[in-house]
Amino acid sequence: MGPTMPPSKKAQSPSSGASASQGMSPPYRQGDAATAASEAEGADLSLSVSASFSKAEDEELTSLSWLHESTDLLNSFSHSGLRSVSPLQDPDGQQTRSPSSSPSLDDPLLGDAHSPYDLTGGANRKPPYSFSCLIFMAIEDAPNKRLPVKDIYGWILEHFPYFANAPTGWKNSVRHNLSLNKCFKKVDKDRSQSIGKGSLWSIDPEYRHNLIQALKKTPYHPYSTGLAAASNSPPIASLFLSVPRGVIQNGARVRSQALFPVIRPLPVSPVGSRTSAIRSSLGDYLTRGQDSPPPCGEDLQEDHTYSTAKSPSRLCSSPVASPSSTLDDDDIIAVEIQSDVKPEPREIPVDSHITTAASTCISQQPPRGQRRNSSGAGAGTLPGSSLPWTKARARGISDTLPLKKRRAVEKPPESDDEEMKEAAGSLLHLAGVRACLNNITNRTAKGQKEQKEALRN
DNA sequence: ATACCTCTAAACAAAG
DNA sequence: GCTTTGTTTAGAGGTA
Repeated sequence: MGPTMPPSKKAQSPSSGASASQGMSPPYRQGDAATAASEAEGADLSLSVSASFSKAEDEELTSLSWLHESTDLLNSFSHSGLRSVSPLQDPDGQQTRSPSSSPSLDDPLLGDAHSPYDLTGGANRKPPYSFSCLIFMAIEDAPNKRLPVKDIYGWILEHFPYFANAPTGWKNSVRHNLSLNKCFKKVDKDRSQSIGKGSLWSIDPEYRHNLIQALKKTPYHPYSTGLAAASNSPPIASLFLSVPRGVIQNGARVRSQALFPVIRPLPVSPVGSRTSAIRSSLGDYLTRGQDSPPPCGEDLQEDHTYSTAKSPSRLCSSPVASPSSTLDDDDIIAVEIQSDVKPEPREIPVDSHITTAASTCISQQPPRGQRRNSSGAGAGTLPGSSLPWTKARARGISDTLPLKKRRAVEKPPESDDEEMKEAAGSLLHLAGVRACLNNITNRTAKGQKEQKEALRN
C-alpha cells in the first residue's frame, strides 16, 4: 500500500492508506504552531480589503465573477500573444539558468513560446493547476455549474492546450479526481437531457469554499525552482517600484497588482468579451497607473518588461511559516519595469489595498501542517500545499485532530467580508500573485509599535 | 526519515 | 462487443 490515499467518497477500503493515516494523530510541528499563531496575528493586523471597495463591489466580488475573469486570464495569456520576459532569461533573452537544471521537455526554455507566467502552461508545458482545480474551473465555467465528464475534458482541452497532445492518461486522472474527491459530486441526470452515458458533475457547495481556497493558492508549479534561480536577473529599466519583498516577485505579480483595482464583474459569457475587458483594464492600469487608467490595447510586453526578485513559489507557498519570508531591512526592493511612461520611482505603501488584498489572500491559508494533517483528497494545489478541504478533513478527519486543529477545520462559514477577501485573494492568486503580507502587516504594526515606544522613551 | 499530497497507471464493473 | 464512465488500488515522485 502506498502513501495516504485521498479520502474516497465511497467506503474506504480497510487496507486503504487513508484510513490508516486518518486514524493517526498527525504530527503537530512546532513550526506549524508558530505559523498558526503568526497567521492569527496577521489576520488581526491585516487591513480590511473592503476599504478599497464599495459595497456593491464587495457584493460583486463575492460572486464568482473573479473565477470567470480568471479563466479569461488563462485565455488572454494563451491567445493574446502576451509574453513576459522569462525570469530564466536576462533582458536580452540570454539564458540565465543553468542548463543542467531540470532539463525536460517541459522546460520553458526548450518548450513552446509560452512564458512561465502563462497560466495555461502552453502546449508543451503542463498547466500549473492540479486536476481538481481544472475540474473546478471547468464546472464553474459551465452555465449550469454542472458538466458531464466529457465536457470537462472539453473545457480542459480548450483552455489548456497541453492536454491536446498529452497521453490520454489525464482523462483517467480527471475521472479519478471526480470520483475520489468529495468536492465533486454527481448530479442526477435530467432524463429529458440526453447527454449520453454518465452523470453530470457539480461542485459540492459544502466544499466549494475549499476549492476556491485551493484555487487561490497558486497551484503547484514545476518551474518554481527555475524561477528562483532566475532571481538574479539584472535591472532593466528606469521605473522602480519600491514594494515590500514578497509582494512583487515576478512579472505576473506586477500585472496582478494592477489587476486588483480593476476588478469588475463581467458577463459570464462569452469568454472573449470578458477576456478583452480584463486585458483592457489590466493594460490600462499598467500603462498609467491606477489613478488614471487610459485606453490601452497594446501588448503589455511591448512597453513593460518585468524582472523578478524572488522565486514566487518558494517565497509564498509558505509565506508565513518560512523564516525566509520574513522581511529584513531590505523590505523594500526595487522592481524594475521597463517603461517610458513612469520614469520616476514610485513607492507602493505596504498598506495599500493591493498589498492588503494579497495579505488577506495569504492569511486565508491555513498553516501548512494543518493542511497536511487533514489528509488529502485528490484535489490538488502546488506540491506540498495540500487542500484543506476534503470532507474527510471537515468531518472524519477533524475528529481525530487536536482540538486546536479541529476548530480550524470546523470553523464557521466566513463572513461576506471574508468571502470578499477570499475572492480578491483568489483573483490575485490566479493571476499569479501570492504574497507574504501577513509578515508585512505584522512588521508594519510592530514597527509602529516600536516607534511609539521609542518616542515614549 | 517520515508523513503527506498529487499524479499516474491499471484493473474492473457498469452503463450506453 | 465496444466505448465511455465511474470506482478502486497501487505506487512514484515531490515537499516540508
